[in-house]
Amino acid sequence: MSVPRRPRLEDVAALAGVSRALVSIVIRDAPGASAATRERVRRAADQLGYRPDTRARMLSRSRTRLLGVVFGVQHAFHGDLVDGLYAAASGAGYDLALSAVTPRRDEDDAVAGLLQDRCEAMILLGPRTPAAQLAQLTARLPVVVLARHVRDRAVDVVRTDDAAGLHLAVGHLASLGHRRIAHIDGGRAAGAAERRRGYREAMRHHGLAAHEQIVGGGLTEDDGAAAAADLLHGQPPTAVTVFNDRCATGVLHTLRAGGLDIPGDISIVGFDDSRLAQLSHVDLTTVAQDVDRLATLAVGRAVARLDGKPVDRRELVVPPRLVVRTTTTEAQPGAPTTSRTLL
Amino acid sequence: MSVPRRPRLEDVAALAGVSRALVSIVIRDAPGASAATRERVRRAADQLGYRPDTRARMLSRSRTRLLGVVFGVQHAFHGDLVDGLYAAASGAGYDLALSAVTPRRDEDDAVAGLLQDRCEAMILLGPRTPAAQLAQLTARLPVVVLARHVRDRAVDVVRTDDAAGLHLAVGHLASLGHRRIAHIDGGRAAGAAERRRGYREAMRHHGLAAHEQIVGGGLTEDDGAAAAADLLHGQPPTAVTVFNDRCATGVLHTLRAGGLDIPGDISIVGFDDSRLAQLSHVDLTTVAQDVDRLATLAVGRAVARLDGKPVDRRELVVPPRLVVRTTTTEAQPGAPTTSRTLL
DNA sequence: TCTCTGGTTTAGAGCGCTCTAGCAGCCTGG
DNA sequence: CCAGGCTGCTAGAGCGCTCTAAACCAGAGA
Repeated sequence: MSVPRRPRLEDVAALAGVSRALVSIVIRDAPGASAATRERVRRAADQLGYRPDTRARMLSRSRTRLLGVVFGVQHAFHGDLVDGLYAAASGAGYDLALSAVTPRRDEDDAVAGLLQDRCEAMILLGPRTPAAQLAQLTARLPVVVLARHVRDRAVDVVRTDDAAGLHLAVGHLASLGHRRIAHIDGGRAAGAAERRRGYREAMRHHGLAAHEQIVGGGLTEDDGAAAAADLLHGQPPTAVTVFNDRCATGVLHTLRAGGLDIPGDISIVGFDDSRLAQLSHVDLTTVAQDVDRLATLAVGRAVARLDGKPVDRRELVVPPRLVVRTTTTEAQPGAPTTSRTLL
Repeated sequence: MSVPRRPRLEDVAALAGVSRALVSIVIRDAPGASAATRERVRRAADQLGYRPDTRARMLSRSRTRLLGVVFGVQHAFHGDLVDGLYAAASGAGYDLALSAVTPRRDEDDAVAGLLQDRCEAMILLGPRTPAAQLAQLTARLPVVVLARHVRDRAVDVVRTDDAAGLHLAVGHLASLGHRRIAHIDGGRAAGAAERRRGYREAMRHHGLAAHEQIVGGGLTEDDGAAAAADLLHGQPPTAVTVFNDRCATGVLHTLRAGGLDIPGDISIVGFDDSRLAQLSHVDLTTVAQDVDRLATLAVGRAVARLDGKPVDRRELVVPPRLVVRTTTTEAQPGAPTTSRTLL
């Protein structure tokens, strides 16, 4: 039996009794065809179940209208961003090509995969790639770094005002009467340095410089768990701001498992407002990043570069917003919970 | 200034002083060129920084060597599977085209996106799409459903033996002396029915039919949290098997927040052994799915269909494995924790 | 009647690659 | 010396689409 080859432009043209070019015009909704012909061609296309071949289309058009996205398959927050990016891209008439960073597939692999796909620009979510390498990539195609600060002037950046986020967090805690507020940081993760800086500034601003305490953390739940264990060894603070929600949930659950009451004994503030923070059993007070705005700006910037439009500021900074849930409360007037160890 | 056009096959050919066809041969590592020429061409290609154009290559080749993957950006376990799929696909000489299901992008959107990309086959992770629709899709291209049971004989399936997994879970708990073992189910989620069935069978097998208790759950942490709240209202069981790890963590943290000791008061067994279960502060006893094997089989099946090889069994079932961590322990000899309510 | 216009349609040249046929050489054996 | 079989290479026809330039064909105006 003969395989029923997928219908081509030519088949539709033959059926409708017109030229290939005209069918192309109709399919693309391009100007230059009469209403009657349009109707006839469209009917023929439907009848054959014609669908244009993207490969051929891309080859012929100079543009692919494809935006590459590198994201961490592990990060809940990246998932949220991807959702926003899909929406923003389709709004701008672009498609997304996803490339995941997984335990066995690093950022370089992910980027290489996208380069093969001939996407026109690339959006990298919180990349760990060194700035120099990013700059080099920018020479090949427009690159937008999302959710990370990059000094190099060659690279476009869209990010949340991380420092401002920590001002919000610390301010919130200070207004609840907390003084011994610690920060569990993100180490070398994207945004960590900025948030650390914001924490320090805010503590000073509230006259709490003496209580500054930065605990080594990281970006995963396990990093948070480890940091929480550390906290319990010394004299624990009455509140902590944490690098991100993932890490914060690790802190939360570990402290609870250690017998502490959250927020009674310790208040916790996360960062991101990812899905994680919104879970009913986590219900984390956190600094929300404006996902849709970040996504829209990132796509917009990529498109602007592609269109060769002049770009005013290289770095677009989006203000964060504090979302108060149930992991923060007023500082207890009594003596703070004394030091104790886990188990 | 003129834009430096990306080098084409022709440019390399000109530089090396040979024909386009020969360059193509060398680039593809195809037979039919002398070692000396190979070397010369490769040098020319390097010099120009030549990279083949995937679009043109795909158009010209009948094959795209592209496998579409539909996954839920929210599901930690899907992330694990994607990691495995990347590895398996590259081993088989295929590339992956990811298409995410997000809150605003449903499965139909994801599938439609992939069809545009001209992938040769599709791998769907725990799809919710009705069987009839899947069968219809199969008429267009090979479809492998991963991690879900599908009755329709047209659709290829690779999945874990869900029922056996619950036999393992219940058996483990029974051997620890538990009798009142409840099951928090996954509702209409992929695999839920099978796991429910396995639970029932296992309970009967251990003479615990009288203690059967199925609690409505779901596949998210919040579903688990809600189910846990339910549990606390009646006389809580001494152990629960939970549909998946996500749901189980919801159960775990909610019960702990409710003042129960896990595993002292209630033992918990999850399903998947996703990253989530392995977190230090969760450390969940769970039924592990063999991710790499599932991924390899799924890719293998897709490739077999593409190669037109005869396929022995439509459904490939992978045995699960019990991973004992810290959320299960022996049933307490004394009276079970009495009923209490949250808060 | 002829030209001019503007909308409609088409021929045909790519886009950058793959792949089949076929053409030079050279070697072997008759 | 030539038939036959190599290996190494190339010409050229696609793959299915887009897009430019040119042809066509009314109807309007000269």
